[in-house]
Order: sequence, then C-alpha cells, then structure tokens
Amino acid sequence: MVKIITWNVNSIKMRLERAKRLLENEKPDILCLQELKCVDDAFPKDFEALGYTATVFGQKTYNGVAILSKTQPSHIQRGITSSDPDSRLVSVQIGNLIAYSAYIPNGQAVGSDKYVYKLSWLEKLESLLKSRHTSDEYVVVTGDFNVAPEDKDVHDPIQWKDQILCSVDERKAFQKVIALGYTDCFRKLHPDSNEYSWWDYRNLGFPMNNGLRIDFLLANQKLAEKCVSSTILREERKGEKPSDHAPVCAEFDI
DNA sequence: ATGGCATAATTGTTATGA
Repeated sequence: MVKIITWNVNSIKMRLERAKRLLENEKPDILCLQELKCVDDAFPKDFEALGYTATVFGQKTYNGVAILSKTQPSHIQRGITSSDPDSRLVSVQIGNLIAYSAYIPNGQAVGSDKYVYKLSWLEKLESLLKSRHTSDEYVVVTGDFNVAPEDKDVHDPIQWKDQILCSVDERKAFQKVIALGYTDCFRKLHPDSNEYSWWDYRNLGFPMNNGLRIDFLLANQKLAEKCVSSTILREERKGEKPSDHAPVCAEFDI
C-alpha cells in the first residue's frame, strides 16, 4: 500500500511542527507540499530524522513546492517550462510511481493578467502531462489547483458564481487536465460529499465551514484503479497557527 | 463599502493569497 498526502502549508517554517506531527501520525510514503515560501537552502532539515528525503524547489517569499519520500527519488524535474519564473511544480519517480507536487497560480481576479497567467499555466500543465507520460505508468498529480471544479465543491455556489477559483474558464482548463484520463481520487470515492480543503482565515471561515475544495490528488487511469481510500484531514485546520488548507490523503493498493 | 487574516520581507508598510 502506498499512502500519499498533499498539503499547502502556507510557509513551511510556520508549519514545521505541524508537518513533523503529520509525518509521525500519518506515516505517508509521500508528502507533497506547496507554498513553502522559502529558498532551497532554508528548507528545514528536520524531516531527515523522521526518515524522509526532501526534493525541494523553493523560491524567496512566494510559491515553492517539495516532495518528501521515505525512499530515494529519481528522475527529478523542476518547473513547468524552462522559462517559468515561479517555483510551482516538481516531480519525482519513487519506485514505480511518478508523483507531482503542483501549486497552480491563484489568478487574483477573473480577467486580470494573473488570471490569464493561471489559464496558460494550466494549459502548459496539460501539454506537459500529455507529452511526458504513457498509460502504462502510475502517475499522480497532487497539489493546490486553486480551482473548485463543481458547485458541490463550494460552500455557497451563488456567492462564488463566476468568482476567482469558480469561473467557467478555470473549470474548463481544469477539466482539460482531467480529460487526459486523470481521476480526482477524493471525489471518486465520495461522490456526494461536501467536504472542503480550504477555508479563509477571515470571518470565521473554518468555524462556519465556509470552505472550498481546491486541493486534489489526480491519478491517471492505471493508478486510479488502485485507489482504495481518500480523506481530507480537516482536524489539521484546527488549533493554533493552522495553514488555511487541510492536507488531503489517498491510499493506493500497489 | 471589495474590508476581514496570515505570511514574508522589513520595522511601517506593501504584495500576495483565495
């Protein structure tokens, strides 16, 4: 069994103790992280003592992704293109599995320059996945996609209608990735659930459960067939100094 | 009314997130 967790930590330095506890409690084979908000050299060494190797693609102040794994990774790839200015994508091969940690641009506001960048980034992700992988590999693309794919992923679809994270064009761009043959593991196993993975820090977002589901593990067909469980670890959003995202977990019988 | 809170880079304020 292979257990994989993805988590947008919103600063790995601020979430260090929580991340260590998560590894100790959940013992995932792979932990994909987003929004490290630190450079490679500043990434904590603490995870080695817990038996994990870190593959880091950091950046000063913003972005930054990493993959922690119990076994040694190979075939490390960083960045969505050679010209991408942001550290938003890293992938590794671990055993017979290829794992991605992705932090899709937020987009800020529908129609803005950042929104255009978000859409183009998703297109690049689609073409990268299309060209890089074949159907006889095990591939999982995890991370913060900054898109709520359907109204049931949104606490108040009327309030969020056509807003950033929920607009028609972002949802279409997300579906084009799905259409390559990828499956949203949590949704496959919980078709009617209204659980969320992100809640705004402001306005009692978490206590009111005003959330969105924007963090996913997307498995290709061969791997999705092996998915036996998927959960959102919403307990992690409670207590002192939480990230605004909860970790999302999936287990695969491979 | 487009705020609120959190974080990093900096020390008073701005950029960004979602």
